[in-house]
Amino acid sequence: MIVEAALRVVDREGIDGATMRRVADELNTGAASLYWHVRNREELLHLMLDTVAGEIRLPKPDPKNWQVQVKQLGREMRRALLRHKDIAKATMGRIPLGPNALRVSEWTLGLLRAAGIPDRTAALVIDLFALYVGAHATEQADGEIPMPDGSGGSMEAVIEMYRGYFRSLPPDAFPNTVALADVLVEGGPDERFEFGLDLLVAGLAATAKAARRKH
Amino acid sequence: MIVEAALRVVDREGIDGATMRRVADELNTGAASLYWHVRNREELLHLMLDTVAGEIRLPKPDPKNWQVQVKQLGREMRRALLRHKDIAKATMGRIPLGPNALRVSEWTLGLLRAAGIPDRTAALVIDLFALYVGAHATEQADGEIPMPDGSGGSMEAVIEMYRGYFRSLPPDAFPNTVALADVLVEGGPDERFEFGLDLLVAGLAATAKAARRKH
DNA sequence: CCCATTTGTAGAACAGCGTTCGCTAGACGA
DNA sequence: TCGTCTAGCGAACGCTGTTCTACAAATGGG
Repeated sequence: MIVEAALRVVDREGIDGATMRRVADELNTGAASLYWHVRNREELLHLMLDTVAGEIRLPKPDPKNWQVQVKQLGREMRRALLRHKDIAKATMGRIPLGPNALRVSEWTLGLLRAAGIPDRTAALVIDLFALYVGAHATEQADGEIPMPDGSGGSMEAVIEMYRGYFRSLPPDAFPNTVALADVLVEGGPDERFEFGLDLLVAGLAATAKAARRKH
Repeated sequence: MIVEAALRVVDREGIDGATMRRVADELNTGAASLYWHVRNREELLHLMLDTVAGEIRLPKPDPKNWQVQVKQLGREMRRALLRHKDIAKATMGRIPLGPNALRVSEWTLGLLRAAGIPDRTAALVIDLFALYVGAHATEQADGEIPMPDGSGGSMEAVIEMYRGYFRSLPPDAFPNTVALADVLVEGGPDERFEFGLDLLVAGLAATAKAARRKH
């Protein structure tokens, strides 16, 4: 109940807006009352993250198509995170191990092992995968983007400012940056996410093949 | 001057301890005085990050050995971040584009382009790379690790608790997690970082080769 | 039936945060 | 000497997570 209320606040005002007082307001109660059900805000964050992990749909494992399924899992994780504004911020530096998160990693371990990927590699890769999806979703968190001069702006405004900035640089000191000014700011979050996904899976496939050749 | 003082505070007390009042104390002045030199804390964070980026040493680009050099860059970035406690936290969600950060991306762009990697790929990969290193260093940030129950503990204590937790799970519902309990918690931060580095570079090499075959 | 224990709700307060306002100086050129 | 610019800073505002203490309602056993 309290976790659902907290998530509702996050959906509306973002993770930083989900203060103890605001969550309490959502329940028409006082902030101090929350501490009866929850040790502190940290625990509430973990509970929220596990609830989000529960929204991740897992297909029946198909080891022959493990590369496709791993990518699908990545998209599904990202979707679950982005559905709740910038809750991805909360994943950074936290290791969620609630029942729902556990269910996801169990599924992934099973898929990778059945695909013939070494245990050690599988263990390392599930962490790496969560790291990537969480970090990417954090970066993409909509809303104000903090700029170097301390101000903030929308995604589009920031991109346009950066394009001009790149172009205005001295070409002798930054030849590549100037030359690629347009390329550097082009490509939306979806495309960038898919790129990282492809890279990870390609790398995993390459090392897996190398490991299999060894035995 | 003010940036150096802020970094000194971060080294001592971590990024969350680097409040405006504490930084001001470090300079034997008042918190309000900082706002004469800096628009807000956000700008100070950007300045600190760029200073850290200035500590990254870049070798002469050697396109023939680009895979080795990309990995070396990753290690160097990580080293620079970890030298300042948990300052990596501040990289998340921020796009640092100060002169020092720009110098690093310019160097990387030059290396990748000379190695025959397509412009678009190079542009995407430098972001991905910064994302990975920043996220990993954030995860590894020493000090207290927030636990699911809201408490915190040292790295070793948390690992040991998780190992026992994995082992205690019902084996019929979580066969892989139980079976790999030891493997899941084994491997230090260095090894995990190298694993991700290998994966990324392997994936990049694979897609670069595929792109080259196309033309 | 009554009383003690548990379960739960809150107001008030504490220490700390980023930031702003308004008031001081000192330096510097005209 | 008079303004103007640079710089510093105490006090305050509104916010934060958290704790303390008091209070009410329900629950269960003798």
